Amino acid sequence: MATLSEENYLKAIFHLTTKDNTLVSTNSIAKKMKTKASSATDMIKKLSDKGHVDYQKYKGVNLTDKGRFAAISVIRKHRLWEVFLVKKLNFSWDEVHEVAEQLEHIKSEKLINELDAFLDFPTEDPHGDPIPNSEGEMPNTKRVLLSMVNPGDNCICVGVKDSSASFLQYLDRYKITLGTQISVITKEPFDESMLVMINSSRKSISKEVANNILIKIK
Amino acid sequence: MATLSEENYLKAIFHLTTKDNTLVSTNSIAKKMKTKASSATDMIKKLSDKGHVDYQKYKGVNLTDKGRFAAISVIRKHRLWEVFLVKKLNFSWDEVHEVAEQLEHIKSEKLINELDAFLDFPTEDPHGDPIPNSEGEMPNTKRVLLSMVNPGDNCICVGVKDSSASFLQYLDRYKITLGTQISVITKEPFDESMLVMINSSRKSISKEVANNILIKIK
DNA sequence: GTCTAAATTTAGACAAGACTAAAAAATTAT
DNA sequence: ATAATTTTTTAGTCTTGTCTAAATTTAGAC
Repeated sequence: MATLSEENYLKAIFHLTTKDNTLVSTNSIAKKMKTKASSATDMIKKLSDKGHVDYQKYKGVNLTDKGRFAAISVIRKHRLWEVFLVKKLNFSWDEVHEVAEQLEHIKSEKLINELDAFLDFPTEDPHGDPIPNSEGEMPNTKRVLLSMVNPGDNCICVGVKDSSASFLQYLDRYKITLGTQISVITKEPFDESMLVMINSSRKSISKEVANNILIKIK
Repeated sequence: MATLSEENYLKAIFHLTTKDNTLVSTNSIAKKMKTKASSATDMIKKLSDKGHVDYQKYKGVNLTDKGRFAAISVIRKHRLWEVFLVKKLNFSWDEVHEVAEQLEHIKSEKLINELDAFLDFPTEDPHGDPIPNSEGEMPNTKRVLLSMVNPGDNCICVGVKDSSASFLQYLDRYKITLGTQISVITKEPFDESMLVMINSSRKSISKEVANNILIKIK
């Protein structure tokens, strides 16, 4: 079981980890934790001893599967508590962080899973960040361009890349707005145009248009 | 601001304080905290330095107003969280304690007052213990005999002392049951009988009857 | 390739909170 | 009233997590 301080370091290392999996430096950890490099080194050793990180002296660390899961558990708790504070206790989005920083360390499997159910299994926190499920899996809430989507996928419009008047007017005519559901039926290989379902009517969308609509895959 | 450990000691001292305000001994504190007397002495000194307790060497401690308020705040938080866990998150009464022990240390005025409102300002926790309000006042939820009550007080029937068939039938006829509101109008000095208001009708009750009805003063 | 600067680690110290063992005070028994 | 026992305190040590200062390694400049 990780201590409060260990949990905070694990979270910091998780947030500093890039997709290309390069090692996280001692200095960057110290900066994020608002502490000194020597303190970070001390903690890194403890985390390494406990099998939470792989550590190469003078090089940096990477989370192990165990460490990553521990970090994600803390993040899951943090984000679920944020939803609770905003949805049930009238906190505004900018007031929640400090309190969630405390609540995220409460240790009880039952508590967090019941809270999850009580909140109807939310997939994002009030800031729009994804909430991992109890298995440690992040829901797919990456914002991508509609043109990247495969036939069969069900999406929600969450923004636009081009915000020119002419494009926004086009979207208006097609009744596409924030939150509109878009299902991709087929993709034409020749011109990369798409046949999509919007508000239960079939529409064709050009490559150029699909390239400027930001969506989230459900 | 008290540390987590200090808060736990303050709570322990509060629970060990008797109504006659005798000093609380170092040993009793150590026992309650499941620690050694020397550790208790160390902490008592810290609490004394911070003005949470009045300390007389070799004699014991008493909470100051400041210390008592701090202790009651922790107890308030503990009990409100217990209500939350049972009422909203499907915990059973015997599962709540351990988690509430953690939650009681979360620091946020807004959090606890919003939680209080969210739960509709409960006056007791799932074990029947009273929940202090945000001013640190315990609601009067002592179960007392109706005969102890003064004219003008508003009570709720919460039980009986004598549960013989004849008494229960009497209560039935008078439409007094668990939850019935009873306001005491006057008390006859001669025979200690009472004039009371039950279900908006005035009734007279003998000393013997008043001596067997358990009530809670509102 | 060496030299300097930056990053990292080591060594030693400190505060909080706990412990053990020993000393001092208070209480009980004779 | 003094001895024995219990309670409380003190002194010194340990662990966790932090720090400063010094030593070491790595990386960048020439």
